Amino acid sequence: MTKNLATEELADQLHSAAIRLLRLVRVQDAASGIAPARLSALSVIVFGGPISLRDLAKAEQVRPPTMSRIVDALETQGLARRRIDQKDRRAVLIAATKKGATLLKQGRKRRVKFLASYLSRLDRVELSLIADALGAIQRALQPR
Amino acid sequence: MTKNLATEELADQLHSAAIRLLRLVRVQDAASGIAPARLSALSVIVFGGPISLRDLAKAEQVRPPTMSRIVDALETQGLARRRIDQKDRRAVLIAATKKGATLLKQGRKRRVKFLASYLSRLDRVELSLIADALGAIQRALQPR
DNA sequence: GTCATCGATTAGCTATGCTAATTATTCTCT
DNA sequence: AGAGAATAATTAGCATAGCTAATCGATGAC
Repeated sequence: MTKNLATEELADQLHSAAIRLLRLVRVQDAASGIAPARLSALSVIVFGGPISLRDLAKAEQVRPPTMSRIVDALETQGLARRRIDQKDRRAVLIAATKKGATLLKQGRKRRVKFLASYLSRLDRVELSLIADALGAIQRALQPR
Repeated sequence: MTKNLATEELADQLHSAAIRLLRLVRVQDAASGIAPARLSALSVIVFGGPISLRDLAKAEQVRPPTMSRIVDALETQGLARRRIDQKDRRAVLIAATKKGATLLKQGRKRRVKFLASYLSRLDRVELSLIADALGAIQRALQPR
């Protein structure tokens, strides 16, 4: 049982680090001029490709009506477009426009560069410790 | 310059991992019955101790009026209490009640146990890779 | 002691979350 | 094939959470 306790302690620290990390980079999002929920949804469609409203809502952990309105706003801002799914005409497929993809990627870049500026405090050895851990973290977080 | 590019690549992966991690554990918060903004503010006062409304707003990256209403709700739910700062009677000090601290810690526990259940897929070696990286990550994220 | 400044709140707006109800399409089943 | 159930999205209406501007009381500067 000692092992389980140690795993929980590790989970706790990893969890706290993730919170602090995202709190830190979130400051950069103001520069994008897009509201947070819209930015987050846009990131799913930019990196994941066209997706139904239902699946997008699931990915963002919100209900379909909420996502419907967020997509309304993205369309109004010219960042995404709906089209009817010809395989199931009840459904709608949501895709990013070129403008949406560009904006999202710029914002992501700002966040990443900002985070990188913090990582640059570390020496070569510390950076490779992180690189080595990332594979394990990614594997652990796979959906089951 | 190769080094800077590598650091950015690392930052990108770390950033994505943090997003996925928090998206994963967030599902557990529904069980707490507390709205997200309130839960997040509560966590700051539980772990950081009494704090002024202004500083709490800063910590949560919101404006004072927003935080004032969140604290209203926390007080109504019996999770936090305001008291006047006797060193500066304009200011207010916000502290968690016992109930608030208990609830927050239970919620945190749920998140951490849930994350730990994912980490338990990893073997001893992978877990120590993460443990070794955490120190470096924590150091990098220190406010400057 | 007066006046500017500062912390918190109130008022009023927009955005984002929800459930319930509606509409259109698809699926099931005889 | 057609009736009815199930499903995808939207609309309506509510609560929560974000903002700025304006206000009130306490503090600080001079």
